[in-house]
Amino acid sequence: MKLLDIAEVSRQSGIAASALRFYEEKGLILSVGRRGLKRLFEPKVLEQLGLIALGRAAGFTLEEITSMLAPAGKLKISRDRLAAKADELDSDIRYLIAMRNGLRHAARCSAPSHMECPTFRKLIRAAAAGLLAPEGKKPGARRSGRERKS
Amino acid sequence: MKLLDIAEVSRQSGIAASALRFYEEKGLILSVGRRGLKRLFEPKVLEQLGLIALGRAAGFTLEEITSMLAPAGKLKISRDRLAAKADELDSDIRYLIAMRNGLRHAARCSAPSHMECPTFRKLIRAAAAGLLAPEGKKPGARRSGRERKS
DNA sequence: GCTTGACCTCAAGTTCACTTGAAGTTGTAG
DNA sequence: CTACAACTTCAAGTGAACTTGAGGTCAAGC
Repeated sequence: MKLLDIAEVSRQSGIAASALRFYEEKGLILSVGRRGLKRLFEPKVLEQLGLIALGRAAGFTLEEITSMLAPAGKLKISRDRLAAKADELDSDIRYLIAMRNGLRHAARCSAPSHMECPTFRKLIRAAAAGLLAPEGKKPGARRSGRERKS
Repeated sequence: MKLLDIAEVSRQSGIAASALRFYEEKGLILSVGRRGLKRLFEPKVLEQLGLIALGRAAGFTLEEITSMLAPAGKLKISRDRLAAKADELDSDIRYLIAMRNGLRHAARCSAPSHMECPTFRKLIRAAAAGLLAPEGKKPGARRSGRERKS
């Protein structure tokens, strides 16, 4: 089993080396040794990183993800937890669909100004209400799509 | 036309007074005078705040929203811009739906461990790819649902 | 044996949208 | 008149997830 250095892991995963170091510091991934100063990773870290990406995409924080990763690099996610997150996504999706439909309407609405369009005004009220109404959610970064420098 | 003080605006809009001051500082809203030190707002600021909430819900930053508000407190949003944001939401929605379906499956999948479920593994690959593939997006706070202290 | 460049550590900085805290001012109730 | 609650300003802090910078180390190639 050949080990990968951080540059290789970064290249194959598309995650910046600084982020990999950060993940290791946080306990999300593990390096298995050093060559000189340089970290070495097992190839399975790539699968682990995929898992982390999935967690992030689903809206879990890194801390939550950490708690789902068992020491040995395997995962221990309860099915309940997954179902709960799916429900959460469902409500996000419904909200976004309402927004999208509203925006779509406003974009092609014939009212002279948006403020005169009843659908748009309804949207505004929905948004204002949405700020308070739906079950509390933290900012959660969705689909960061970080692009790397070089 | 009776003017509202900041406490009243806060109460009616559900937005913290500190946030209202912050919005004013940023040029998103305007106070029309003072009684003593205290800011006074026109009632239409409430509609303005709804507009801001809508923009935030659609994923615009405060800066972008500022650029859509014409000086007089009316808006100047191009229909193209709305349509573009609707398209963006659409792609977000598709992505979230894929995630939700995957999570839903994993939650009731009969594989002994998630890592042995092919659907889950496919999800992981999708998430890992999603980090690089889809058109770049900034973290954007979605559905903050800030709750107020008191 | 020396240079080079890729890595290392650690602290501090970034972004966004606010919040919090300290210290000051003011209209109003008593 | 005085106390007080409710506002005010301004600076600094928050949290998430990293990035950036300064200064250091090391294996490999010439």
